[in-house]
Amino acid sequence: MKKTVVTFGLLILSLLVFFQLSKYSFVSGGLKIEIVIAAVAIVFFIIGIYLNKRSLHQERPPEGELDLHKLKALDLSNREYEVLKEVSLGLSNKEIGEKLFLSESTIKTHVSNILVKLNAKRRTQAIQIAKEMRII
Amino acid sequence: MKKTVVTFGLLILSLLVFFQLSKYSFVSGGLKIEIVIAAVAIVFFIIGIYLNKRSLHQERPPEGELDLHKLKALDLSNREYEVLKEVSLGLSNKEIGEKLFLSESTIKTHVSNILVKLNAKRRTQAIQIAKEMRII
DNA sequence: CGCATTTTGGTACTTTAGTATGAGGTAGTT
DNA sequence: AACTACCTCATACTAAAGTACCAAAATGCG
Repeated sequence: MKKTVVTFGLLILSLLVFFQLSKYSFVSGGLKIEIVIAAVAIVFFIIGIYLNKRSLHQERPPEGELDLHKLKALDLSNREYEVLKEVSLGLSNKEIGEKLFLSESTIKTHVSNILVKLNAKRRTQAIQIAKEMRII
Repeated sequence: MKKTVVTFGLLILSLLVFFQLSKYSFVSGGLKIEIVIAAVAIVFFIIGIYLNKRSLHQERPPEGELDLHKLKALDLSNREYEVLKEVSLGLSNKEIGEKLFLSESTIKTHVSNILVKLNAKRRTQAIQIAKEMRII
């Protein structure tokens, strides 16, 4: 909210500067009015692009962005989170075990704990929940 | 590419219009130069926002957009696609059966066929593949 | 150090998932 | 009518996934 005020303040300020510029050019004849107008056009064109880009990024967090708040709130341990990511890639318990140099039963333990913490019945549901929360 | 040319053509045209406007106001004194400048600022500000929005949407297809080409290329049947979506929501075969008023064995058949067509070993992998292809 | 948590792993068992195969019904096509 | 593709369902089996319970290391912290 604060930023919005500041931004529009700057916008109005720059408009005023252009007013002065135009008056100056009017009196001294040193600057052509076309140049002033072109400058205004370019500056505000760029400002439009810039502001729009920022607001878009705010309203839709860029895909890969993780929600670290929710991630902490779940208190998944490091290993559990690691396993969760592998699960979401579609690996079996055995494959995850081989990838992380752990036994299959260890993975089962981790997955079981993950299901409890994510409040899921199956690993597929855990994937869905995790994606919805932007945890993975 | 064509659109870009047209757009910038229009941009230059509108600038010229503003030039004429300013000259007219200069001669007749009917319009104040400030108003012209303000108009230029507003118009190009809006144009900047608009163009930026369009280009952003082009480079990053808006989340929910499905890749219909790949979807057809897989030749999943209607039912199979329907089941795939339920699988991706984390439902079990039994739950999917109840939701679609089908027996569990029917769902198993569909899932098996889906796995073959998506070239996946497990349903979790099918989910991952389908999401990567923007099929679901 | 002592304590709590995490990590690892095992056994035993139940539940889902997935495969293979067959088979009856429907709908559209040639 | 014959053919093809799809949808449905069943049985029988194998393979994963998941639960419950236990227990020994490893780790991190006051």
